[in-house]
Amino acid sequence: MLTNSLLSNSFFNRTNVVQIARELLGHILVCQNSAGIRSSGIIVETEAYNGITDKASHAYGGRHTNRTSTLYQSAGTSYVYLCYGIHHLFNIVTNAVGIPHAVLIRALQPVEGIDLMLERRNLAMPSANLARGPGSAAKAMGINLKQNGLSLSKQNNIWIERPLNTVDSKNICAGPRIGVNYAAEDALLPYRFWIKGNACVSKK
DNA sequence: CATAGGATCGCCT
DNA sequence: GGCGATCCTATGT
Repeated sequence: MLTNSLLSNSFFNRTNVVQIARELLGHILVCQNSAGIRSSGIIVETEAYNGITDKASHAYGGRHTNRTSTLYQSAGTSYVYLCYGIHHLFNIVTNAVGIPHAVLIRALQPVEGIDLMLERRNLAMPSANLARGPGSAAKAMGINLKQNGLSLSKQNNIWIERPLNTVDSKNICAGPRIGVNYAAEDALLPYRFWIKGNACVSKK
């Protein structure tokens, strides 16, 4: 079987988080459970959170708390937090240590471990919404607060692989982020990216 | 210590 | 399209 190459942390250690969010489309998120079984999915939707100047970011204004401390860690660190008391949202930290940039993974197109995903989601049949939406994507992959602060790597059983075929730029769409109306003018920034026409993207 | 609210989802109408 | 679920986090006293 053809193996994809691992995405190294240097991919994430760059200054332009918006560009990274865009480039992540088409990459494969892989999680391995304790039995060594892989769950994976193609990243079809992302959002960029641009650190201390971004009103939608948890780190806006340099906010530094227990929760947000993960955002200030090194590029390629997993930032997981609980939203609405129910949903675990999975992000990847980017840029240098001390700069709290992150990319939110909003939706996946399931590839491997679909039976496991169905079990985790409590669903009987596969459908486009198996990992559609950030809460559902994390749940399908078995991601929870235990993964917060981990460096993406095979050692930690969670990593990103390069795609065999990259996404053509004409198939990438951009628009405002979801659920960040409180961020005033920053809510309008086109920091959300998705693969055009993909059924596993969360919204039109 | 107490409390309000959140980068959502799925069920109900 | 409206709304309840459900609990961590941040903030204020």
